[in-house]
Amino acid sequence: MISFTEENYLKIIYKLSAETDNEISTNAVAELTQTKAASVTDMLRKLSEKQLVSYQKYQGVRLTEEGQSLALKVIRKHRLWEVFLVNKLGFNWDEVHEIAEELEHINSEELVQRLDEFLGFPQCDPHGDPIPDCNGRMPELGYKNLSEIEEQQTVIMMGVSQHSTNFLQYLAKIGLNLGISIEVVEINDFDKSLTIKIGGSNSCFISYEVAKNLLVKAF
Amino acid sequence: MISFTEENYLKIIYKLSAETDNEISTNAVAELTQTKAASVTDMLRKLSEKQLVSYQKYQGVRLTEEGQSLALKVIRKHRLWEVFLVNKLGFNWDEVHEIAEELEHINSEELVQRLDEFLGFPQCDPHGDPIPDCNGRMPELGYKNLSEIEEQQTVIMMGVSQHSTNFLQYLAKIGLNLGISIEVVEINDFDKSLTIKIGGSNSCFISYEVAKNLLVKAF
DNA sequence: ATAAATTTTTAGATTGGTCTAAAATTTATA
DNA sequence: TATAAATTTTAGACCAATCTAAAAATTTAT
Repeated sequence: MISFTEENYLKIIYKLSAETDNEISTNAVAELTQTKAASVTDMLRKLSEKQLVSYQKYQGVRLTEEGQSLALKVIRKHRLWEVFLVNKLGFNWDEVHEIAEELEHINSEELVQRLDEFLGFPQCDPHGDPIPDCNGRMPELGYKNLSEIEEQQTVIMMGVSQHSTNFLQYLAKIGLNLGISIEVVEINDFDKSLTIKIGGSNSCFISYEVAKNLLVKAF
Repeated sequence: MISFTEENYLKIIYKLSAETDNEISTNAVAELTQTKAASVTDMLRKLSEKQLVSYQKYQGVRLTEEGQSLALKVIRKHRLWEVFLVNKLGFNWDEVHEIAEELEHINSEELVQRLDEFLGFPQCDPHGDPIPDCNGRMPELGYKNLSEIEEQQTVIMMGVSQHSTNFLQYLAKIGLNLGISIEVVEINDFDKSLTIKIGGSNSCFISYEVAKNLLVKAF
């Protein structure tokens, strides 16, 4: 049996692994789990004994096949519940993360399968993140970051790669909703900030930092 | 903050309290929590410090106002989730208890309120148990046990007061579904067993023990 | 190549929830 | 009502997850 806490560690290691091919450092895990490095070391040893990660001390950590499969199951549940909360219960996309952090640990294969069906087998969650299928495969959605789009091109807002309430509320304020069109009017040379036109009407100025966290697809 | 485990103790003390006006014994709690009496003693002391129960050693335990209010919130969540699982996800009523035992601990007032609304403010769960409202009031449904009904009377099957999978599957087998009519054809004098007619057609013989656990209302 | 800085691990303690075995208390019975 | 039986509590231990402080290893910089 795998505990609530162990599931959280696996999920976090998975997310860190998505950004690099290297081993994940103890400190990086500590930061995301909101614990101290010493606690992480203990847990990594335990997960290693359970064969969920491969870990050599001082050398960082990596998920095993089995560890990755478990991590993906948790992420699948998290994202399906987010869809439920937004599409069925009418929550805003900036309100659902915390609740889904709890719901993702409910244990029942049958429940997940029926929930998936009830929601109409969604491909991605309310933030545009892909939902792994029951075999742990991530659908390839082919989204790009807005920061990679060239001047004059128009794209559609599909999601975000940063989920903080702050950020999501900022997007709401400037009218950057899912599905809206974004025209890249101008890219500022020295700081890569952008002038964009949202939904064909109001112009708006955003930083490179923001653009990097927006997922878009070509029109 | 109140833990998962503490919530379970409160819920169990509440359920035991419903059957008596006396203090609840340590052993009774131990049996339902599936722990040992020594563990219960520890927990009762803790709950007592938190003012959730009143407890004198060797004298049993009783919920305080606050403890009861928390217990009712857990029960409310449990029953609402059961309605969700049956009405929205298509589970059978004998499959939902375990899953609801996990879901009942999800912490979000907002979630409970929206779920209640999404389900159409149900009055009772799939087993016929009343769902406390958000202020902790139990709706008065006025159901009786089938064992109290007299010969020749016809009633409607509204619920059960025992939730074991065994029992529920037995009911399914003899066709005793929620909402069906039950005519008490004959009551056997010496063991109080009954001959009943289910749904106006097939006759059937049930024990007093079973009749005691069936909730019915007058036609 | 070595010293300094940083990262990581170890050692030892703490907290929550549980256990067993033994002691204390209450209840039942002869 | 004295004693036996049952119940409940205490004492002491364990496990999971965490912490702090100190030691060890690695990385970086001189």
